[in-house]
This record gives sequence, structure tokens and C-alpha cells, in this order.
Amino acid sequence: MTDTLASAERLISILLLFSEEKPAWNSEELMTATSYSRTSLYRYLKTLKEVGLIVSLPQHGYMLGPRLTELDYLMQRSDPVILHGSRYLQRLAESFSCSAFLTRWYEQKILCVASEVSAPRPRSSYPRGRPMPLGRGAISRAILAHLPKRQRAAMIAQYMPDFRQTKLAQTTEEVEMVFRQIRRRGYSIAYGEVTAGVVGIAAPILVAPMTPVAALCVTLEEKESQAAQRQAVATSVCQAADEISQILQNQSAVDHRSDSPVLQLEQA
Amino acid sequence: MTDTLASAERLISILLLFSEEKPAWNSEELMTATSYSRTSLYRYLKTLKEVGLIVSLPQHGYMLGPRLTELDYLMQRSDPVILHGSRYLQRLAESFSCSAFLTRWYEQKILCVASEVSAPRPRSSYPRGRPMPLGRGAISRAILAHLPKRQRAAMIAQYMPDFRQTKLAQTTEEVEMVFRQIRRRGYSIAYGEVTAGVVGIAAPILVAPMTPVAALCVTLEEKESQAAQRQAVATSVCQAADEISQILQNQSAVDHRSDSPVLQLEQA
DNA sequence: GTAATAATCCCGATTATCGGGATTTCATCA
DNA sequence: TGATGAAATCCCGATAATCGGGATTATTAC
Repeated sequence: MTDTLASAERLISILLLFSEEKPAWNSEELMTATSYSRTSLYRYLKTLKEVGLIVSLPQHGYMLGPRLTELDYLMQRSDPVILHGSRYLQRLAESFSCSAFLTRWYEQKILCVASEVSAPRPRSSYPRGRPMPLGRGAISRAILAHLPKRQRAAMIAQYMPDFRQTKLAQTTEEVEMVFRQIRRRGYSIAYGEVTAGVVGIAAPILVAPMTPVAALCVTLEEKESQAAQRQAVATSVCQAADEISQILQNQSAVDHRSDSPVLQLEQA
Repeated sequence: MTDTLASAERLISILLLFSEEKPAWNSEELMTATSYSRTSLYRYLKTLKEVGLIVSLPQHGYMLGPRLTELDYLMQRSDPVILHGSRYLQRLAESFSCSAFLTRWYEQKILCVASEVSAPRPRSSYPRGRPMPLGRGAISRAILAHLPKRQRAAMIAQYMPDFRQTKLAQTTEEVEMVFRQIRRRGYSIAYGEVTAGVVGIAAPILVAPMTPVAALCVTLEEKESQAAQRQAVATSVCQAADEISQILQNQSAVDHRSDSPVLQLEQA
């Protein structure tokens, strides 16, 4: 059946085995978990070690390595979503007593990649770096609602149980109605779906009409916020997300060698 | 000649192409840079994209992806060096007006993975995540001096130009003398080698007699520090590094299911 | 709607990969 | 210092995945 890039995928699968629940593995454990032969396993481990993606510590086993810190640092400094988005995070945090997040979306997860906090006692179940599941919360819906029809339908089917549980909707048709409203308004809102007592207001960042790549989200304490204020936040979030989207889309229209943050670092 | 894991290494080599100088690549550039065929290249890119290690943004090209943030987050929370070392960073920063760093070593680089700052106006050329070259500075010498003889000799040969340039020593014998002194004292010190006007004092973290895996470093403003204070810092740094080393080595001797920070997260 | 670019598919020859077992290196303890 | 056990690497032939050219299909731009 001649798999595509089977060996490379096996290599990566080792990297993705590490988790909060099990951050350190010895070779025996890895062998049983992966069912690779001893020889192959060590080959993979050696390759990963050579580039610092994993390290082995005597007595502890194999663990994720410092190269990830280096690559994350690079990512932070080159991702246009983060580079252009951070100023908006600051503005939002200045304007309201809140937490403002920039989240990226990949696989079936949402990840906070940058944040700015002005709320006196911020509460967040998901700090920068810890993925949160798609399927609940304002961010999820802001993104799902803006997917192309086919993909959206597939996602709705997959997350229907979550939608029922949070009482967002009971049928796929109802979900589609909710999503249509989100698209019309430009933002989504969720009350305590991720963290009890916290309201989330999110808008998608789009690189093309139906192509979300990230979301901007502001969270407020439910008790301390009024309806009028939430409306003001929603307007600001939408506007900021739109502007970020615009910037991302216009980048090329201007000039590839312009002074844009992404490209100013390019080789002379 | 049947290379080992050629395809997996090619895949990784793409990941490592991204740099501060060139954070975004389009497929044409990648093809010329790697000289892989179009088909193979796209295969690699697809695999990397599927797991979020890279992302492609229209108009921008391929860039490092958010999964790196997730993995770095995990790494931060599981690396015993960081987990056990951070409290010592705090103590050092409380005791002196300084910056205290925990650095890890891999490939031919040193990387700051955690830091604590108490100096009023800290200066650092190398923040968390940006690798600094081996070959100059207190951290480098603290690590190199504690390598096994063979490996040490190889490193000295490689970095001899740096040692001459910083006037550390002119011959390999002189370097060995310096290193012997570092081993005897337990720490190394450098004046303005990395950042002008900043003194660095570093001690290695060892998981076995001649097996450094990291280093603890404190930096002070040269002008604002007296010889006596530097001596006090050196003593503290040595003691802290020793204690961290001890903890790392004893971990297994105690109990694998103890309440150690690394393992308390393990599955029940 | 059309052109241009980007990404994927198809498939046979080639070539890297796999794994069993032996060997070496490393760490620990006597 | 030498012995013991565990961890990691080496060797090598059969096997099965990988490669790449060219066609095809998606996507974006105008």
C-alpha cells in the first residue's frame, strides 16, 4: 500500500508523543508505544537528538529539547499574524479592563500565541502554548463559522455533540443559523463556555473571504461587564480583526520588499 | 551509499531553514535552496503542515507554525533542568542586583531557556530563545571545561580562533590550563565578552562527573560591581549549580513516582 | 470568465529503510 | 580498577517505501 513519507511521519510521531501527562519517555516505553523495532526507534531518536528537538537526560529518559524554544522564538518574531496583531492587542487591553488574545488554529486545536492583559485579576484556563479544543467557546465559532461550506459542514458534524452539550443548538441546521448570524455580525460571543463566569468575544482573522487562519478574542468578567460595554468590545474586536485581515491581505499588493515587519529582516 | 534516514532528515532540514534573516519562504525559493524535486518538496511541506510545524500564508509563503509554541510550552513544563533550576534563579535574583540565566547546550549553540531579572536596567544581547554561539563568554567555558577529554580537545581546536581573539589564550595548552582552573574553582568568569560592560559568572550543571547539560549564569554591570561582590556571586552560582546537579542525579535514587516536579504529572 | 500560479496525483524504477542479532559504549557498583 | 548489566549503535541483505517527470487539478488574480 506504499504509504507516503512513512518514515518521516514515524519520526514526527515520536516528537508528538510527548505531552503534559507524559513528558518523559525511556526507550522501552517508546518501543511499546510506537511498536517500532529497537533499531529503527534509536535511529529516529538519534536524528531528533542531533538537531536538538529532543534530549535524553540520564535517569529521566527522552524529553523535548531546547531547539523548540529556538524555533518558537523565531516563529514569534516572524509570524505576520502576531507581528501585526500585537498592537491591536495592546489597544484593546488599554481600552477595556480585559484579557485580549490572539489565537491560531491548526489541526483540531486552537492555540493562544500572544496576549495582553489589563484586567486586575485575569483568569484563563488556557495560557499561551496550551491548546484548547475546537468545539466550544467564542473563538471556535468565530473560526468555524467562516470556513468554506464543505469544510464547515464536516466540522459541524464532528462537533455536534459539543454544540448540544453547551446548548448552542440541537441540529445542524440550527448551528448553520447561528453561524450565519456570526458571519453577519462579524463576531461570536460565549458566556462561560471555557471558563465559568468569563465572557468571550471573538472575531476571525481572514486571509481571504472564507479563509480564517486565526482569531482575535477579548474576555471579560461576566459580573463586571454591562451589555453596553460588551457591545462596545464586540465592535472594537471586529474592527481590529478586520484591520489585521486587511493588512495581511494587502501585504503583497504594496511591495514585497517594503518595510513590512515580516520582510524587513530579509537578506539584503 | 544508502544514507540513514535521508528522507526524515530532508524533512527536518526544511524546518531548520527558517531563520531570523529569512523567516518566510515560497516554494520556488525552497526548491532552489534544497534542490529537492517539486514533488518531494511538496510532500515534505504537506507533512509538516499537517502537524502544524509550518503554516503557509497566502502572499507570505511558508513559515514556522504554532505547533512549535505548543511544544515549547510543553518543554518548559517538563524539562527537569528548568523545573528545578527556576527557584535558584529566583534566589539569585533576590540576593543580587543582576540577571540570572539558565542555559541549555546543544549542537554548537547555547540557548537561554529561563531567566530571572532584578537589575534595574538589564542588558542582554541574547534573550530567551535566541541561540548564542559557543566559543565566547562565561557560559561557554563553564560547559566546555567540563567535557570529557576527547570531546573537549575537539572543541578547543574548533574554537581556538575565538579564544585567541578574546585573548583568553594563544595555544591549546593555555586553554587547557584555563579550563583546569575553571574545573578547580567550579565557575568561569568573563568580562564584556558577550555584552560590553557586562560581567558573566557561570557554573555548569552536570548529570554525571564530566557530563554538562546546561549552565547557570549571573550577569552584573561591570561598573556597578566590586570584586568582593563578584566573589560572593561566584560562590552562590557554584552552590546553586551544584545543588541543581545533585537533584538531577539523585532523582532516580529516590523514587520514580515521588513528588518530583517532573514526574508528578505522569499518568496515574 | 480566463490566465497564471500553486499544489496534488499517478506510477514504475530506483534506492533508502527495516529489523534481527552481534557489538560497542556507557554507567554503576564491588 | 575491573566486572556486570543496561543503553545505544553497527552490520547487511531482503523488502517495501521513496523519488521524480509530467499531467492534472485546485486556487488566486485580474
